[in-house]
Amino acid sequence: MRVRFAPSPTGYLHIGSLRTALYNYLLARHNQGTFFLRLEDTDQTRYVPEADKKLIQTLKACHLDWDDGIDLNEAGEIVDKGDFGPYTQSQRKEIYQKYIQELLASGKAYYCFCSAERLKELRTMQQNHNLPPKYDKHCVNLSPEEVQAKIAAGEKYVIRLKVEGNQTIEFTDLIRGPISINSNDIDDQVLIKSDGLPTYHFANVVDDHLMGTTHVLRAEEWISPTPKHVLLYEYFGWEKPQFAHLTLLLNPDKSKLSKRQGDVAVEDYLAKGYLPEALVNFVALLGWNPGDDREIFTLDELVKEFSLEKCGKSGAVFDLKKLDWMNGIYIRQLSEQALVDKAKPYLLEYLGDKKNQWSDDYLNKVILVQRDRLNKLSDIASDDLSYFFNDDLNYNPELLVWKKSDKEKTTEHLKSLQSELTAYAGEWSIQALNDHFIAWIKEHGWNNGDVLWPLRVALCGQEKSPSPFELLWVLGKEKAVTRLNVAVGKLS
RNA sequence: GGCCUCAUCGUCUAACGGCUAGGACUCCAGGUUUUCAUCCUGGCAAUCAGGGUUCGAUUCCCUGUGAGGCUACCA
Repeated sequence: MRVRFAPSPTGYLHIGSLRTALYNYLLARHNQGTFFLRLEDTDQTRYVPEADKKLIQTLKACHLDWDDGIDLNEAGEIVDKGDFGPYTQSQRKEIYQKYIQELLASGKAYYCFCSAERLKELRTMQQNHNLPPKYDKHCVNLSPEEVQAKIAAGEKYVIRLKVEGNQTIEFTDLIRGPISINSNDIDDQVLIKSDGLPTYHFANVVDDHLMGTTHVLRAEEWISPTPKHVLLYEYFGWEKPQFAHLTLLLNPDKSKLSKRQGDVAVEDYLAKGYLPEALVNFVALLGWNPGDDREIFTLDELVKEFSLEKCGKSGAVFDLKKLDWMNGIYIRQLSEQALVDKAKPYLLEYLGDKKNQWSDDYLNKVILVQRDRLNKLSDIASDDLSYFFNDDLNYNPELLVWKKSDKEKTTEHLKSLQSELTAYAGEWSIQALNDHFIAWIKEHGWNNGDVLWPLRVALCGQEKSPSPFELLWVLGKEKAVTRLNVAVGKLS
C-alpha cells in the first residue's frame, strides 16, 4: 500500500486538509505501507510564497511524518527525499509533456485553440438555454496540418481530453461503494494549460501512476471529477488506484468549511494554543469512529484502530466547543514542566514590557494554578488574572463579607489570618498551607466559609478564583499579608 | 439547470433486520468539609416524509423532500 498527501501551496494548511493528510497517514501506517508528500503547484497564479514551507512545518508539528516526498533541509530549504522525485509538479513539466504526446498520438487528446472569449460566450449561451455548460468540441476535428499551422503562427492553445459519448464510466469507492456516470456528463477537460503546465486532473493521474500510488484518499469534492481520472487511467492502460472519498468538514450552517465562518488554518489553531495532539485527535473523529465509546486517542492508538470501513459518509460540522473540551483534557494531561513551557510564551506576550517585574518562578506558579481552567494555552493571557500582576485591587469592601457572615466577624477573621500568616513558618506548598489553615480554623471552631471567603477576596479582589491556598502559594507571604492589611482597612 | 453524494438528539456519532435507539460535546440540576474551574452523579434531547419487502425496519427497495459537492486554462 502506498498513499500520498498532495496539497497546493496556496496559503495555509486547511483544517480539512489536515484531516485528509491524517487519514492517509493512518491508512499507510496501519497497513505497514508508505506515505509520501507531493506538492501540487501547477497553478502559478495561486502560488503563495513560503506556503509550501509552512505546509511542511505544520504537518511536522502535528507529528505526521512521511517516507518520501518534499521536505525541509537543515537550511530550511525545500528538498526531495526518496526515489520518485521530483515531488514538486512544476518541476515535472517534461514528464507531463512526454505523456501528453502519447495521448495525442493515440487520439485520446486534442489541441484546442479556442479563445477565452469564445468559451465564455459559449457558456453564457448554454446557460441562457438551460443547457449544461460544456465545451462544444469545436477543435476536435482539426487536421494535423491545421494544428501545425496554428502553432507555427504562434496561436495559444490548450490540450483537451477527448471523451467519447454514451459510455458508462464506473469505479468503486472504498467508502461509498460503486459509482457510475454517463460520459455525456463529462466535459472535454483541459489537460495542459496554455502556459504549458498540466491541470490538476492530468498531473494527478500521471504522478499517482508514476509514484506508485495504490490508494487515493481525498475529500468528497473530488467524487465528481474522478470519472475523468478513471478515463485517463484507461486511456493510458494503467492500473487504477483504489479510490476512497472522505466526508467534507462543514461550517455550522452545513456549507463546506470556509474561512468566512471562523478559523480554518491549522497554524491559527496551533497559535491559539490548541495542542497538535488534541487537534489531530479531534479531527480524526470527524468522519471516523473506533466502533466503541472511546474518544481520546494518541496518534499510535489511531494508527492501530484506523480502518476505511469505519469511515462515515455524511459531512461533519466542525464544533469548536467540543474541540475546546478535548483540548482541555490534553492540557490537563501535560506534565507540570510541559505545561509551563508551552503556556509561558502566551503569558509573556500578554505582560509585554512589564514581564521582567516578575520572577520566572512566580510566572510558573500562575500557570500551574490555572491548569484546570485552561481550554487552550492562550487562555492564560486573560484580564481575569490581573490580580496576579496588579497590587491595586479595586473591589467593593462589602464583597469581603461572606453571605452567611457579618462585617464584625469578617474583620476579626482577617486580623487573625494576618497574624497567623505572619507567624507561619511551615512549608510553602499548596497542600501544607491548606492543611495548616484548615486545621487552624477548626481549632477555633469557625466556619470555613467565614474565614476562607474573605481571604480569597482580600487576595484577589474577586469572588471567583483559584482556591485561597493556591492564591497564597503564588502571591507569597509578604504580598498576602499586605493585601490582608488593605482588606482590614477597607472594612473599617 | 444538469450530474454526483449524503440523510439518527442542536453538534460528533453507535446500534448481525430483533430489549426502553447507546455514548460524547453543549445546556440544566445535584454532589465533591468556601467560590470558579476540574472531577462525579443525574436530566433534557434524534431515526426527514410517504410507500413497499418482512412476523418484525434506524437498518433493505422505491418515490418525494432536504442538505452538500461538482459543473474553470483552481485545486
